[in-house]
This record gives sequence, C-alpha cells and structure tokens, in this order.
Amino acid sequence: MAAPVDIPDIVIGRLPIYLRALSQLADEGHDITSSHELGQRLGISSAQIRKDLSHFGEFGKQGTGYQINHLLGQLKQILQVDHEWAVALVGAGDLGHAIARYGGFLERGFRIVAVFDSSPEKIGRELNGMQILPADDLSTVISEQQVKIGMVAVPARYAQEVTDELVKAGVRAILNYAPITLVVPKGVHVQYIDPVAHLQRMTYYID
Amino acid sequence: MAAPVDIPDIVIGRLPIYLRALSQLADEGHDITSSHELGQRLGISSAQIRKDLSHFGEFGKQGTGYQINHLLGQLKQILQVDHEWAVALVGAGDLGHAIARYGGFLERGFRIVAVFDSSPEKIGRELNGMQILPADDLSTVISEQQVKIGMVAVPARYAQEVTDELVKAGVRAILNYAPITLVVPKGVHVQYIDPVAHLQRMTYYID
DNA sequence: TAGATTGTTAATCGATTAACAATC
DNA sequence: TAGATTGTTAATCGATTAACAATC
Repeated sequence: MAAPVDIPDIVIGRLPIYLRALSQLADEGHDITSSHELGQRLGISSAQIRKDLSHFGEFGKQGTGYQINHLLGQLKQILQVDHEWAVALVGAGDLGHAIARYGGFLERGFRIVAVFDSSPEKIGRELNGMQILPADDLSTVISEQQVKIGMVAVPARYAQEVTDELVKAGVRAILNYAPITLVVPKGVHVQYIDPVAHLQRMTYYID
Repeated sequence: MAAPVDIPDIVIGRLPIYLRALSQLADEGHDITSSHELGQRLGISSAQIRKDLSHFGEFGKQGTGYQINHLLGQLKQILQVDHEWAVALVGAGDLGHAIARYGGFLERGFRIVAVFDSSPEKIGRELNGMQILPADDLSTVISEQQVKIGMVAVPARYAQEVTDELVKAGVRAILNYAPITLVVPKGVHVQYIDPVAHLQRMTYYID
C-alpha cells in the first residue's frame, strides 16, 4: 500500500481559489483556459498553478491548456465538494441570522441543516425554514445526523465551549466566526473568519 | 534617509493574530506573557513570534517576557490601529445589513460611516443609524470624507465595478465579500472574505 | 508544420527553526 | 545567585520560480 503522499496545506488552500476563478471563467462563457490566463487573474505565477495541479495528476493538454469544465470537476472531486455537505450552525444572533439566510453556502454545496441557540426566547422560532433548536440538543442532533461540519457564531466567551461540544458530537471541520483562537484535537480542522483581522492587516500599508 | 526596511507581508498578516491573542490574555486578567505561552495558544513556534516582533523593535525583557498591555499598544501602533478608521460599506442586502449591524467592527476600531446601495427601494431607508445612500453618491461622499477603507458586499457581478469606483474615489483598502478576484492598481490592497473557500479547504481532509 | 502550453526538474529564494549569548 | 526568556545568528527546511523537453 503506497503511503498517501501528503500534499502541502498551502497547496490545498489555493485549490478553492482556483475553483472560484474557474467558475468565474465558465460563467463568462470560456471553455478553455491556460495556467497563464488563470495566473494573470489571480496574481499567481503560471508555474505555481501547474506545480500545484501536478500534485494531483495531469489535467491539461500541451499547446492547448485546460478544459475548464473538466478541471472544475476534477478539483471538486479532489476537495470532496462534488457532493453536498450538511452543516450545523451554532448561534442565532445577528450573525447567525445572516449566515443562515445567506444563499451562497447552499449555492456552493453547503446546506445548513440545523441552527442552535441557548437563548429561550430564540428557541423554537423559525429561521430560514428551520426551527431554532436548544443548544442542549446539539450533541444528539449532530451525532444522529452525522453532521461533520459546524459553524460557530456565538460570542467569543462561549466559542471554546461550543467547539468542545461540536467536536464531541463528531464534527471534523469548524468555521469559527468568533475572534478567538480555538483549541481542538488533532484530526479536527478549524478555519477562522475574522474580517477585522483582515482590515488590520491592510491598515499597516496605508500611508 | 534610510530605505524603509520592507517587512514580509506574511509577518504583517500574523500581527493581527497576535493582537487578538493578546487581547484575549488581557481579558483573562493576565499582565505578562511569553513567546512560549503565546505560541502555545496559537499553534506557532515561540521562535517565530520572537522573530516576527524583532522586525519592529524590542518589546520584551529577558527572563520575564512581555508586558501584555505594552505589547498590545506597540502592535496597534505598528498596524496603525491606534486610532479609529472610517469605512464605507457598499451593498445593503442581507449581507450588508449584517455587516452594518455587527458591533465587532466598531469595537475594534472600524466605524462604518456610510452605506450605499443602488436599489431605489432601499435608498433612504435607515440602517444602523445611517441612511442608505444611492450608489451614485459614492464617489462624492468618499472623496469628501476622505474614507480610505471600503467593504464590498454586492453580488459578484457588480463587485469589480464597485471596486473601480471605490478606488477612483481614493479608497486604499478593500474588504471584499463577493466570491471573485478583484483587479486593483498597485498601492491598493484587497482582502477576501470567502467562508465557502474556507469550508472547501477543510473538506479535503475529512475522511 | 509552427506555435503554444503542459508537466517536471533543478535552481533560487525566502521563511522557519534551533541554538545560544546576553541579561533580567 | 539560579532560572527563565529574550533577541539574533546560522542552519535547515520548504516553497516558488525559471527553464525546457515533450507534445498537442
């Protein structure tokens, strides 16, 4: 059995960017693109794009480039986004509401199947076609439905606690909107959405 | 005149993370920390933290570590977030509403001072204490108020167009919520908020 | 065919880490 | 003082780029 070649995480991180750019090209009516064209759009060298893709196979044709639809399909398969994922959302405040209502998740393959909150006045209300469930049911619902992805949209001080419960219930990937660093066991992945951190990174450069 | 030493962007990108972790430590009542403690929390080596900080000066004391409040202050100065920034928001749909209402921006030094939309039925309505302004006024308002930061929360197909206007009006940093890559002239910075891309990056790793 | 572009190798570049003298 | 931790140097590691044979 061949050892699974492990691909640098930084490469994996660029695949969704390629996916996004390819979708855009497809939307614009293109059928074929090249590493050069793609690189131009993304501000990435063509060599890097070819190198990145070469980790997974050969997807292009010399002299021609890449069939956009084919490459899209291959990338989706690699990232395992060739099927829909069920997602649990914790937190039904302003942010949770916005997330639940945002159509872009479903559009791109992530279906929010449950929303939890701990506030008695929110529990039972409807949000985007779902009933807001009590946080106490989190573990049961997630285990039963075998949900593997969670989104944390609770105030910072509850985020670690919520994370621990998600992990215990079997969640393997967490998208964290709270501005704190979460501690998770190995094998569980966390990504952070912190718009303010992005702004702070840019203000450094403003005269 | 010494040439301004230019610091790797990847280092700049970590400073907001340090800022966030230090704030958290301060909130928890700590006065002092070390590169080791900070690194543990963030999953970063202590050597890297010391190296990163060394680009900007000496902020610690051998044998003791870092005075949290002092380091916080220094980092804020370096990132230029030791004063409030005015921000313009374009797009008053669901996402724009959520952004406008989210308290975390102001809390951390970014004040949304104007919201624009092109839909006649939204223009004039109130949103978080502001009147929604017509997109046609974007250029004037931003130039006059010398706003340097913009947030783009419009559908993907309008995002580039809006960006061009923002840039023309003098905006130097753009936080883009639309899932497309934007083209901007040198000297203008863009950061992307694309939660789906983060999810796609994690699904790769799920058995 | 001639031109274009891939996939891949080797060279370069840059970032991270280990180690330690300095010193609080 | 003894222990701890900084700031920095040099070594290591890994990622990016340049270049080109293969080939459509």
